[in-house]
Amino acid sequence: MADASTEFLKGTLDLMILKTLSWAPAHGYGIARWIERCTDDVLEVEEGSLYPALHKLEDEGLITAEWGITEHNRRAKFYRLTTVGKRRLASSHAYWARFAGAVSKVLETSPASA
Amino acid sequence: MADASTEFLKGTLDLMILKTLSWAPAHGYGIARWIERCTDDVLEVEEGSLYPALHKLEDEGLITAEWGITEHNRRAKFYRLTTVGKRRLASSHAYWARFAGAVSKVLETSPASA
DNA sequence: GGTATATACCTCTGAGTCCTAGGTAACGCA
DNA sequence: TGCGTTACCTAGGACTCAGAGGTATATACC
Repeated sequence: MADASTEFLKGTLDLMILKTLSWAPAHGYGIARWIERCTDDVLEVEEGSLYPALHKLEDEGLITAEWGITEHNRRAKFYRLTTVGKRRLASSHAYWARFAGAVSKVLETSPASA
Repeated sequence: MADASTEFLKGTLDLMILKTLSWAPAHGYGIARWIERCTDDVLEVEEGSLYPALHKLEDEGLITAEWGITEHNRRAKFYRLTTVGKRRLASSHAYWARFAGAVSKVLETSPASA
């Protein structure tokens, strides 16, 4: 339970990683910073969640990794979306829309419509 | 991971239970059926998730329980939102809006705005 | 040359959530 | 009597996330 800031994350981290990689290959650190910046720090991506998620997505064949050098001249593992990953992104994105819409319905439906 | 149908639920079950009870007291079975009907079965509420969640919310003092008789003339435990529960509902609802908005931003922002 | 900061990677472990699978019981109807 | 529905419950395992810790290198500053 704890505080609200981590309450709802389940599953969406994978989805956001996939989405971020759909634009261009990126390394873990960069993915985290991008998501945080993009959401004005509403979403904070912890490394203890990020790296296991990345490894899991790689094991599932949704992304592939390759060592490279960053613009800061540092060694980093660049992840790239696979074809399977693109398909998963599309289906997960669609399901997220359905899911979020359903939750909104519950949160906004008035008792009268029961 | 598994299938998409249970992918995103974390935390939102509590929120939806709280919201359902904000209209009127209800029993577990009724809450589950209402959420499913309200979302056209997009969200399926499993009993193995529902009852533990209800007990947890009760332990936290967000809802209180009382035995009664349903319209079907059966014994059932009716749950009612407490004052603390109402406050929690308000803050969780607000955070859900922030969270869902942030996820949408990631899913819809184009690479150009990076 | 030494140190701090930022960049970049990783894993272990605990806490928490959800589901599967099982069980109990009573009502109404055929 | 048996069946379907309503209504409750828990034990166990799978999984996810976060906190805390660790490694290493480039650059900037002193």
